[in-house]
Amino acid sequence: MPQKISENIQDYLKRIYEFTLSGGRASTNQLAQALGISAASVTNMVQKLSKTEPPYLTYEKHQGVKLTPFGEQAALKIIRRHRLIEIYLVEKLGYTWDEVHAEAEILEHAMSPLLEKRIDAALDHPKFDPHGDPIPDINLEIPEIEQTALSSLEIGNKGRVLRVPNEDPQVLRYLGKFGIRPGAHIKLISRTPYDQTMRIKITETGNEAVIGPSLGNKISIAKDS
Amino acid sequence: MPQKISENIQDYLKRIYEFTLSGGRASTNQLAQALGISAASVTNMVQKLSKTEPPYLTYEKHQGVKLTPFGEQAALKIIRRHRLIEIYLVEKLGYTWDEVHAEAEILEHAMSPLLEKRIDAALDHPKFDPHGDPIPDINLEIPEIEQTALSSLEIGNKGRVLRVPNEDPQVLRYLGKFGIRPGAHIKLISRTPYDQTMRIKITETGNEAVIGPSLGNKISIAKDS
DNA sequence: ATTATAATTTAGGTAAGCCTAATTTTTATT
DNA sequence: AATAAAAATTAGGCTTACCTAAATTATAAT
Ligand SMILES: [Mn+2]
Ligand SMILES: [Mn+2]
Ligand SMILES: [Mn+2]
Ligand SMILES: [Mn+2]
Repeated sequence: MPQKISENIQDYLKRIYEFTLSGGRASTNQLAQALGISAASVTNMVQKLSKTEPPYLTYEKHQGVKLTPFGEQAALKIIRRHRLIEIYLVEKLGYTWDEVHAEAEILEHAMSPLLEKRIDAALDHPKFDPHGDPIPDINLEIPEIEQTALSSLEIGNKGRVLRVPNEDPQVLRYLGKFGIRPGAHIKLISRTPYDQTMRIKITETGNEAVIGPSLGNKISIAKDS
Repeated sequence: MPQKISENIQDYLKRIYEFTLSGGRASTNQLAQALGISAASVTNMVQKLSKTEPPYLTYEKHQGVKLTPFGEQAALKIIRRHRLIEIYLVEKLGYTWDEVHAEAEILEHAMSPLLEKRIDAALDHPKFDPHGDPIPDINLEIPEIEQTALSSLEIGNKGRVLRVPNEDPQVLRYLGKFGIRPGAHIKLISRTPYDQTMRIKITETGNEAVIGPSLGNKISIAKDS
C-alpha cells in the first residue's frame, strides 16, 4: 500500500538509485557515507524498506541493495523534482550552478505536484538540469544518453561535454572558470604518463584546464567522430 | 543558545504569534485545534519552549502562552517567508490566491536565507501578500496598519478592502468571484437586523455580495472619510 | 589455510513529537 | 456555595530515525 514516504526515505532511495545506475548494488557503507549517518542505521533502514508491501528494494545480507521497479519510480519522482528545481533556480532566480544542489536537496521534499507542474511549464518542460543531467519527464521516463568519461578520450581527439558532477560547489566553480559546462567543446591536449593528469582545451573560451583522472571520470562527454 | 528550530516548532510559534496579535494569550485548546494535534501535546511543547535559553515564550499554567521578543523574532522570520512565497507563487507561477496558503505552509520551512533574498529581490521587495497581509521586511519590521473590520461599517458608507482571511480556499474563491480583494472599493448596502448579514457592493466589478457577520469580522477595510 | 582487516549486522538505547486515559484546575450554572 | 462542564495538565506509551558498542561475516594478505 503505497503510503506517504518520509523525507529521509526519499533521500535513501535517491542515493541508491544513483549508486546503482550503472548496474550492481549499493553497499551499506557507501550509503552511510553519502547520507552522513552510521552504517548500522543504513542496515536498519534498508531492511525495513525491503519489507514493505510492495518492497522498495531487495536486500541480501552483506550483498547490498537494489531498487525494485516500485522503488525506482519513487526515486525518479524525487530526482525529477530535484533537477527541475535546480534548473529553475538558475533560469529564473539568478543562481549559479554551484549553489543549486544544496538548495534542491531540501526543496525537493517540499514540492507539491502542482508546484512541480507549474515549474515544469514555466521552463517549457526542460530536458536537462544545469549540470547536464537528464530530467525525467512527467511519466518518469528518462532518456538513455550515449556518453563516455572524459578520461577515455585519446590525445588530440575532441568531444562535447554532456554532464559534470554536481555535488561539490568548489569543483563546479573550478570548471565554470574555464567554461567547462554542458555543450562546451573540448580537445585533449596531453596526459601525463604517471598520474594520468590531463590538459584539455575548451573551444568556446580558448582556455586550457588541468583535470585529474578522478574528476575526468566524473565528467561525461560525447566523442567527436 | 539559539539553535536550529524544528519545522514543528516553527509552526507553533507562527500560530501563537497569530493568536496573540491583538494582545492576550494563546490557549492550549486553540493551538491544539489550529495545529491538528492533542491538547496534551501542546502543553508538553509549550512547557519545553518556555524553558529554553532564551525562552521562546512565557507559559503560565492554565493561563495560556505569549511569545517573548526572542520568540516573536523567530515567528516573524517564518511569517516573512510564508508571505513572500505566497506572493511569489501568484506573481510568477500563475497560482490563484486560494492555492498559495497550503503550499506556503510547507515551503516556508524549506526556504534558505539565499532563496528568501532572491525571491524578495525578484518581486522588488513586496510589501503585502496576496491576501493583503503585510510582509515583514528584511529586519522583520512590520508596518502598523490602521484597519477596521468590514462588520463595523455603517450602512451607506464606503471603504477599501485591506485584507481578507487566507486559510480557507472556499472563502477565497467566493470573495474572488465578486472581486472582493485588497484594494477593492466597497459600499455597505444593507444589514439584516436579526443575523447581521450584510449586502455590499463592489465598485470595480459592480457586483453585489452577501457577507455574514463572522466573515465580515475577518475582512479588514479602511473606512472612507 | 590462517590470520588480519574491513564491512556489515545485531543489540540496546536516545530524542522528538506525537497519542490516549486519568487527573486536576478553572469557569459556568444552578 | 455546590455542582456540572470545560479546559488544561500529568502519566505512561508509541513510532521514527538516529546512535554506539559488540558480534558476526566477508575479503585480503600472508
Ligand atoms: Mn534531499
Ligand atoms: Mn544537478
Ligand atoms: Mn508550516
Ligand atoms: Mn496570506
